[in-house]
Amino acid sequence: MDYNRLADLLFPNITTTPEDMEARYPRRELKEGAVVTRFAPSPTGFVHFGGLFPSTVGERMAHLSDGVFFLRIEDTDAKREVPGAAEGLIKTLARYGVNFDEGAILGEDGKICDKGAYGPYKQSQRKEIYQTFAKALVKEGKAYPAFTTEEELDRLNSINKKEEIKNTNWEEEAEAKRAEMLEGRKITLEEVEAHLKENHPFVLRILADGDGERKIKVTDLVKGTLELPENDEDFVLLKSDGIPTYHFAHAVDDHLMGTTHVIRGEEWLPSLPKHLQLFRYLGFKLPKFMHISQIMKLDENGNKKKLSKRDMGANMDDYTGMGYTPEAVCEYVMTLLNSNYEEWHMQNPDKHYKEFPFSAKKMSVSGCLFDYDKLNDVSKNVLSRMSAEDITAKVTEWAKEFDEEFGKLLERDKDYATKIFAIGRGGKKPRKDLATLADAKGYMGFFYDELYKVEEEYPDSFDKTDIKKTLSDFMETYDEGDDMNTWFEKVKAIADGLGYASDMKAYKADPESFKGNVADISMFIRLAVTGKTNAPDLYTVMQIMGKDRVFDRINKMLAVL
RNA sequence: GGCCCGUUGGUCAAGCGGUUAAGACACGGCCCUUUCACGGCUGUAACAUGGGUUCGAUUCCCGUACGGGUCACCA
Repeated sequence: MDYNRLADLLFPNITTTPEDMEARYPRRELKEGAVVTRFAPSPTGFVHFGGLFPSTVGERMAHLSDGVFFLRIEDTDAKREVPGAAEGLIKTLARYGVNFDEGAILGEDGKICDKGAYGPYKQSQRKEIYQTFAKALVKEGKAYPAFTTEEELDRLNSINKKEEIKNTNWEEEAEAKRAEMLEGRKITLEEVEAHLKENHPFVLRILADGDGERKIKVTDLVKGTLELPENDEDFVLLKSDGIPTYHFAHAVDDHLMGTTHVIRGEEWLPSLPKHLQLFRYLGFKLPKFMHISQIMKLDENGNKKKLSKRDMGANMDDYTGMGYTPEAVCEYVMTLLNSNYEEWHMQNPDKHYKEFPFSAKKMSVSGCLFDYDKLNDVSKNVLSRMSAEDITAKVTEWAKEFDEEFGKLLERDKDYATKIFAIGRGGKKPRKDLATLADAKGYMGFFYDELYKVEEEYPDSFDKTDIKKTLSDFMETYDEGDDMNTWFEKVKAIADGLGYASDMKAYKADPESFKGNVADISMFIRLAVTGKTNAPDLYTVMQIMGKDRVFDRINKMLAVL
């Protein structure tokens, strides 16, 4: 077979050579140890929580090493592309601290544009580059065309591949595929010419030289040394529209763009032998590989399952809606990525997570379960560290979008809201009442008359007249100017007057000789004022609410008792 | 089904041939406390399984089970 002739027949318009491409994209000049990583999503939808993982790893690795982190859009499947998805992806990632130095970025006009010397960064615009390398492979006898009739193509397009894979008979399938492949390899120059004359579409397949029975060793920075079978499958390099498959585009792009570390999900592990073969065929230096474990969730049978696109918590916007701040999500991601993150954070409470010495070696080999308890805990800590002003602004912003009524209340009097959020904030041991911004309403809604309602009842064990007396005595003695101690002394006096212990120790020593204790007296008042039996410190609550509102509520309570 | 990867408490996980098998979250108890939240102390709870190798295996090797991933002209 005259491979040069075959190459010219297949790619008559390609006049460039791999050498031209190497010259066009010279090696990067970076300092020793600098890592070049990329995030390479296909623009088919929103950013998936599972996608935040590898992108965060790439961002951390590149930026901690003074390297480069770039974005490449893998839009080689026009059928699946969703308009605007790429723009959305970039915006979402930016919210979660994943910022790119280079690649497809968002321009002033909100549209995607290229930044950097290794573009274009959209694969759909790199057809000539791929075909240059494809032609070179044909010339070396390492790739060959496979023609399909149009009817065959239609059939291929109409089947649901996912469904087909599920119901397939694997033995038959493998045998048929093998036979077809071997048959395809026999194509002659004459047949190629005849097909081309008829304008038949073709795919370009690699001529695999591997033996599936033999193993190759590869080192993965996360998984360690792997033993994988050699690739013996003539997989497709170029689809019939001349656009490359993932495998081919990955090899060409990551080589030309100077990627040092290929970071991707572990679902790519099975196709790694294909990539190794391609890098070898093309004479490219192998990058380092990092295959990251998937995030799992529990399905209805209690089995672990990959977090899929439809699951709650898959779409990053879900977290916004639930009231998790990006900071909280990022810190949670860090705890999953490097389990020593929390320890570091405890030792360096004031440092930003980006200062954490992230290490590829510390990454977990197996997939972990998404844990809301843990996220909540991380989020509580993040929210508790914010200033009253910050948390007020954050909650207000959140509420304006997701709880309009509450948002309006917060905006009506910013100072009032800030005072409420200031309760127990600051200092070494701040209150941790909020796991999410959405929790704010339940926590402090009672401060607003519009949201106040008595949610609990006085326990039957208490005498109604005691409760009434407590409330009226309280109003008689209440002075807004009292300091906390004076205020509480008055509450204690009410307790003593009613036969309730004002001294908790005395009560505990001999509970039988009292009707109750000062905690109960406080509860009588608290329930009237806040509508709940648990709330932040009552004195402070009243100071913020103001006497009128406090009395109004107590009077209302007295009226129904 | 073939191939690959994995398996330490409920969850996330330290561990890298000899440990009383860390820690965090969750859960229980106690303390602090006018309730709650915080904080402090404390408790329950784990090396999937069977064989090797070894003086000794959670750690190394092989098998089994279980779980996951993957097998497209999708990425």
